Amino acid sequence: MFALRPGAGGAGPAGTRLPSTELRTRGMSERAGYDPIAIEEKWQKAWAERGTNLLSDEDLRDAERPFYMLMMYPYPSAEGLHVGNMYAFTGADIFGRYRRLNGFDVFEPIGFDAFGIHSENYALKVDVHPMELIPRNVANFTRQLKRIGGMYDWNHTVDTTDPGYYKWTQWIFLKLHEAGLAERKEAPVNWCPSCMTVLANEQVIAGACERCATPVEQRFIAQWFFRITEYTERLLENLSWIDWSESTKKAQENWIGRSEGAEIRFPIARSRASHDRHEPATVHAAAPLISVFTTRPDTIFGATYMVLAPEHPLVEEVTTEDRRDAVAAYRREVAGTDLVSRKKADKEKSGIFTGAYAVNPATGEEIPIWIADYVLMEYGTGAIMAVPGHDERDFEFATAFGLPIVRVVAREGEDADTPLSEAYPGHGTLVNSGAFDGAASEEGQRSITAWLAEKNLAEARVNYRLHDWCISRQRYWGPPIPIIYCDACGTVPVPEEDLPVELPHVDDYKPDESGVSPLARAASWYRVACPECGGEARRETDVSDTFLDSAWYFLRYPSAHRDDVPFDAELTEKWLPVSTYIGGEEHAVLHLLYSRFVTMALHDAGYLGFEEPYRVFRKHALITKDGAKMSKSRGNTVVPDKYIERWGADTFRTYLMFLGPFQIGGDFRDEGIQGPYGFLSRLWDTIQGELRGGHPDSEVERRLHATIRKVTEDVAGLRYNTAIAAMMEYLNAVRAGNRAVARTEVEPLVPLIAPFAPHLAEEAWELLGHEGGIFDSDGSTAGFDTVEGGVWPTFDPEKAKEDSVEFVVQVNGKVRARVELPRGVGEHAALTAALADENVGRWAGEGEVRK
RNA sequence: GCCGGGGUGGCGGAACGGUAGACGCGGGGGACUUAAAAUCCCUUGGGCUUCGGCCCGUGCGAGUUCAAGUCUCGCCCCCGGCACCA
Repeated sequence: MFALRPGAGGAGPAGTRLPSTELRTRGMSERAGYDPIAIEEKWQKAWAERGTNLLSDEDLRDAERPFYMLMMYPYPSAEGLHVGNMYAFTGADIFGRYRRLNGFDVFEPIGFDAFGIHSENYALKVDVHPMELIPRNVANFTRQLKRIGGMYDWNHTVDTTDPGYYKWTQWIFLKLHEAGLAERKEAPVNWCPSCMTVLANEQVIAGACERCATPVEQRFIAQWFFRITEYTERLLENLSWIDWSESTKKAQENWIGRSEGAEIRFPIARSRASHDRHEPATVHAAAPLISVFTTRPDTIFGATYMVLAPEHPLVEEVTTEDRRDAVAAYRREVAGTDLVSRKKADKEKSGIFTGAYAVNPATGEEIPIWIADYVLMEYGTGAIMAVPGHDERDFEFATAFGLPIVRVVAREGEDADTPLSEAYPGHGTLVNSGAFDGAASEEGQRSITAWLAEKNLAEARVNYRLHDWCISRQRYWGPPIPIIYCDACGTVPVPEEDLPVELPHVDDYKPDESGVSPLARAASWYRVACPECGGEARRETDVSDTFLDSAWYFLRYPSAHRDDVPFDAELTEKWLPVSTYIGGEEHAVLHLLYSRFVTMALHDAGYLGFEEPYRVFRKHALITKDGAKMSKSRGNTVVPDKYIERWGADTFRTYLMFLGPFQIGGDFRDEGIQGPYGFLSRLWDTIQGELRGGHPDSEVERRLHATIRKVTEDVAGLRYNTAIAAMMEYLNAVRAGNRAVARTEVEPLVPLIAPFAPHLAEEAWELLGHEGGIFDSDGSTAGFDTVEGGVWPTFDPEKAKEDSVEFVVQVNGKVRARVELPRGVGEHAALTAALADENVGRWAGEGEVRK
C-alpha cells in the first residue's frame, strides 16, 4: 500500500527529497532543507512546555472572546485513529486555529466515548477486560492526537467511563426521570439464541445474527425509555432556524417523519356470521371501535378490508371462535420472525382472516378484518384501513388473498369503472365515493374528514415516525441505570448523593441467555437496601445506551474539573451553546437528535439557559480510497501513522484538506501527498531565502492581497482545498523567475498557512525573528496589517485589484479576441478597442461582453 | 420507493450565468549530474491547421439567454441515509 522507492529500504518518501537525519542533527541554524520531523518534535515539545493550548479554569472564566470549537469525540478503538478520524479532526482543528489567529479565545477540547458495545465486543474478542483495554486505547489515541498537532486542551478532557463523568450521566437520567421523561415499558428486541444477547437492528443481517448467522428471535423485555416524543414538535420546529448543514437538518426532519392525515374509527360488526357487503350492517351500540391512522382519508370509500398488526390488543377480542387456532398460529409465527426481516418491503405478504367484520363508516358496508405483519404496531395505531386500489402494499395483499379492489380516484381519461391493474397512489378526481364523487381528492382529504368528524368517527391528526428512545442495554460496559426496585416501595430512583452507581469490576461480563445484563449475576452488587424503606431491594442491572453518554459531553468539557456539579453555571453561560460543531453526518439522527433532546429537557428543568446545544453545525465529508468507502472488509483502510512518520503531520494535514472540499469529499491517493509536501518544502525554502533579502514587486503585492482575501474567505467557509490552492498559486508567483524574494511578500503567508501546517508556521515565525508563538501573537510585531487582536493578515481591496484588465471579447458567446486595457476604462472605450481588433471585425456581429 | 450529495482531462478536483479544466498528481520533453534520485524549466482535453487560427468538448435530451458546467423542464447513472411508516 505504501509506495516505497524501490530499494530505498524505507529511507524516505517516494520520489522526493528526504528529510535527512544528517540535516536534522545539524540543526536549523543554517540554511537547511525542510525537515518536518525535527520541526514538529520541537514545537510539540514547546507547546507542551509552554502550555500553549491549555486553558486554566481562570482562563475559561476570564476569556473575553470565547469561541467553543467542538468536534465529535472518538470512540477509542484498539486499531487507533484511522484516517477518517484524522480528516475530521484536522478539518475542525484548522477552523479552531483560524479563529484563534483571529484573536478569539478558542476552547478546543477532546475526549473519549469509551463506553459501549463496540468496545465491549472487542474486549470479548481479544479476551482482555475492558477496564484494562480501554485505558490502553485511550493512551494510544492521545499519542496520535498529539502527533497530528491538534490544538487540544488536554487540561479539559472527558472520558465517559470515568465515574467522575458517568456520575453525571446518571444524574441526567434522574433529572429526566424527575421530569416524567423516563418510563419503563415492555418492548420487542432482537434476540440471538446462540450468542445469548440482544442485538441492535444493525447487527441483524437477513434475519440472522451478524456474528453467528443464527436466526434471530423477537423477545419482549421491560426497558427504560426516554420520552423524546414529547419534544417532537419542538425538535422539528427549531430546525427552521438553527444554523446547521442543510442535509443534516433534512435527515432529522425525515427521521422525525411528520405526516398529516386523520384518525378514523371503524365500528366492529360482530353479529354477522357470513359476509355480504351489500346488506346493511348491524352494529352494536357499544361495539368496540378500531382506530386507524391514514394520510389518505379521501380514499375511505375504497377501504375494502382492515388489517390489524399481529400484536394489536384487539386481535383476541375480535377473532371468531372458528378462527382462533389459525390466528394464534399466525401470531406465533410472526413473533418468531426478527424485526428486521419482517420489515423488509419486498417480503411476500402474509396474513390471516380473523373471521370478524368492521363497518366502513363511509359506505356503511361490512369489510373483513385481517391481521398481517405488514402492519406494524409501532406506527400509527397499529391498524389500517386497506385501500387496495390506491396503496401498493394493500394492492399486493388484496391480490394475494382475493380481496375486492375498488377504484375511488380517477385521473384524466379514467372513470369509476376503469379497471386498476396496479395501485394508483396519486391524486385525481374522486369516484365511487357517494356524495363526494367529482371532487378533487386533495379536497376530499379535508371534506371527508370533516364529514366523518361530524359523526364523531374521525378527526384530523398528525402522526410521527419518531419513537421514544430506548436507553436500556442488557450489557456490561456502560453506566448502570440509577434505579432501585423495592417490593415495598416500587421503583425508586437512586438518591443524588449516592451517585455514582459505580460499575463493578466483574470478571465474567459476557452476556448470557437470560436476556438481562451480566450485572444481574453480581448479587453482591445489585443487592442493596431500599433508599426509602431500608428494606431489601435490587438495583436495576441494565446499563444505559452509549448515546446517553454523548448526549451531554459538550456540557461537561468546560466544567471537567468540577465534581460538585455536572456543569458550572457561569462557565456554561459563557461558553455555550457550542460556537461551531463539526462532525460526520452518520450521527445526524441519533447523537445530534438525542443531544438536542437532552439539552431541551435540561433547559425545561431549569438547568440551562438555552434549548439548542450548537450555534453552528457543519457536517464533514467522508474520504474514500480508490473511489470506495474505506472499510476493513474492503481492505482499503489507510493507517495514518506511517504517512505522518514519512512526511510529517503538517504535510499530512495539508494533504487531507487538499483532497477535495471538506464538506463534500475526496479520494485518498498515496502519490497525491507529493504535492502538498513539495509546496511546504518550497515555502520553507522561500522563507529561508527571504532572510537574504529581496525587493518587493508590485504585481506580487497585488497578488498577495488577493490571496489573503481568497484564503480568508475560503477558510471561513471550510473550503480548505481552494484556500490551499490559492496559497500554492501565490507561492508560485512569488518564486517565478527565481527572483530574490522580499520579506513583506512571504511573512503574511506564515499565519495563512498556520492552521494547516502549525509546526512549520511556528518555526518560520521564529525564524523571522518573532518571539512567543504565532498562535499567541496579537499581531503587534507583524510586518503587515492584521486583524484586531490576532495575527491573521488583512487585505486592502484596492491593492488586490489589477491595474490592467484583460477584456475577453465574445461575439455571440464565442471568444474571439482578448484585449488588454487599463482598469477603469469606460464602456465606450472598451467597445472601440474591441471593435478595432481585426478578429472581432472578421466575426462582425454585435453584443460583445466584457469581463 | 423517499430524502440528501454527486456526474467536468489519464486521476483528485477548479470555475460571481461571461476565457471550461485553477491547484495538485500522473505523463512527455529538456537542464543539472559519470549515473540515478532530488531540484529547476517547458509541455500535457480531443480533432484539424496554410501555424494566423478553426471546429468539438462538463452524464443524456429539450428549453431560456448575446452567452449555460452553472438557470428551467424531462431522463440516465453513481455514492450516502431512510424505508411494508399506512
